[in-house]
Amino acid sequence: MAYWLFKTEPDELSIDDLKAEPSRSFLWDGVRNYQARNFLRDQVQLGDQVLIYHSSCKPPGIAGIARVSRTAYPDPSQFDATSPYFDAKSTADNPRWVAVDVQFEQKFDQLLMLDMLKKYTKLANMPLVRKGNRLSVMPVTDDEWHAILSLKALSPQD
DNA sequence: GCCAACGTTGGC
DNA sequence: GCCAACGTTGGC
Repeated sequence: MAYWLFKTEPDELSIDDLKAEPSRSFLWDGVRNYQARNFLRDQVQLGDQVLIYHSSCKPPGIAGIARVSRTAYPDPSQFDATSPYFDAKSTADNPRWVAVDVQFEQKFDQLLMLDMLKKYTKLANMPLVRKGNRLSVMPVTDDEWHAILSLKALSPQD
């Protein structure tokens, strides 16, 4: 079992969307970066836990946890000419991009904000906190995972 | 809205 | 196979 962090723009899919339908498997599509694709295709396993990171919003941060409910399969959006994720160079015989499914597990009481995560030395090696990094699917080490969960416990409740 | 950083593309 | 140009990401 492994740990991951997936980025999402909450306008498109947020932790609240997952929470609203906790028994539903949500298609995690639109990954169009080869390094991220390779993680999805080759390493993400059923039952893996995923930190759900909200990006391009204010403030950005980790909003909760999901679980992988289906491993990699061809991302349908690559074949959909009306989708922003359409890829004319991808074929059904040899699909270029993959998706997985995720299911809600937990919403954090408080968003773990990026500016706080950046101050935490145990997380300094995460691509997430490194300037200019755009990786949208990244592995999370056991140490990082536990550090993040301990931050969650420390964050003020309301 | 700006723009730095990065990944991808394509000419050569 | 290099690398300049371009498009995108994503924090600010």
